[in-house]
Amino acid sequence: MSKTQTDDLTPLDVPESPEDKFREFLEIRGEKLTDPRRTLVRHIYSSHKHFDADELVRDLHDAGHAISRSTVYRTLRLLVEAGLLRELRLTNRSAYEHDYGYPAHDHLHCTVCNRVVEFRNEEILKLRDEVSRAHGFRATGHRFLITGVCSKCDRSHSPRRRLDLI
Amino acid sequence: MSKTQTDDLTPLDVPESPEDKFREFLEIRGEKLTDPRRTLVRHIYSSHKHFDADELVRDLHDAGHAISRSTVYRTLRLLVEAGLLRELRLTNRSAYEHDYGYPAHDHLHCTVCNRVVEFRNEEILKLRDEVSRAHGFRATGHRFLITGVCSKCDRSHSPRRRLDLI
DNA sequence: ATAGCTGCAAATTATTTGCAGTATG
DNA sequence: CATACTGCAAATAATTTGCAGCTAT
Repeated sequence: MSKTQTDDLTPLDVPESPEDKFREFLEIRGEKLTDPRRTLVRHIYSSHKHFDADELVRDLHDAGHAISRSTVYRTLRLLVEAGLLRELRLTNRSAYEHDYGYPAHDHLHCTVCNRVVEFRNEEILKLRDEVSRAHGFRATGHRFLITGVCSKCDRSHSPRRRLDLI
Repeated sequence: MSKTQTDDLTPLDVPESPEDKFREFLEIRGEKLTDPRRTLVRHIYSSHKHFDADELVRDLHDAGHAISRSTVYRTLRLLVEAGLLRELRLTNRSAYEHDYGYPAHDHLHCTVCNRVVEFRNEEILKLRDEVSRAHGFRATGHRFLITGVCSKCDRSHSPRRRLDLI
């Protein structure tokens, strides 16, 4: 494995809580940190995982927080603008993940079990900047998604065939 | 510019026409190459550009081909499965581009003018394989999207500010 | 002949919006 | 206390599906 394969995905130490960072963002725009918004940021940052709008609504509901679907959608958009969340478009529904307080990384997507694995590789940034420079672009971000089959699915694929025939 | 910045996006010489390749794919699955499907492949391969379902329906209509929206959607899905088209998810509607007969490449997306530029860089494949190996994945594909601002938009941005204030 | 295909209209899925009442800075 | 926010229901946008008749192998 080369030295560029770092893969350290420990959450970063950040000076402000996500909630504070969101409040600051809203203040600048003359907008308000309301109860539903506070509940949302806290809930989203209470665990580290990928989620979509629907899962979020369900999760909140199960946790006893009745926040309307519209507010969830509206707040997700704000959180992306605020730099707290990153939006992924793996399927036709948008998925989200923490962007603030978490190191830059990219994804491997197993198309069999649908699992998403994060990885970190410094080389990609260099490549991104090299390509951007060559095309007169000022890069502001990137998305690198590798699709394939994870070892588990690769191993269980042929054996599973037998069951599929039942 | 490094030697990995090749950027040769000349269409490839391919042994079979897209139509033949599609027919072969359909035959294997016991499906049929009908008039609407033939019209679609030919139309799609008559120019090289990115397009979405809606644009395609409009283009076809303008060219005098009345193919229903459902058939367009159904056929696009088949063409992706057949390896003729690649699906891109830059926005909430899927965009498509030629995959067969065209060299592997990735994209730069200017978020100001929404232009998409293709580029080729050999290094990415190496990176993709290195990362996949390190995670026990068997890579079957990837998507590398650089978002940023193109030189044209970058130049015209500050001057334009004055007009925005009116 | 016999699957499979088509267009149409209706259904589904994901997301957005208008509005009347409520809460924040 | 002005302005922004919320939930609801209705609207929109993108895509999918059921079905009755049509068509390629």
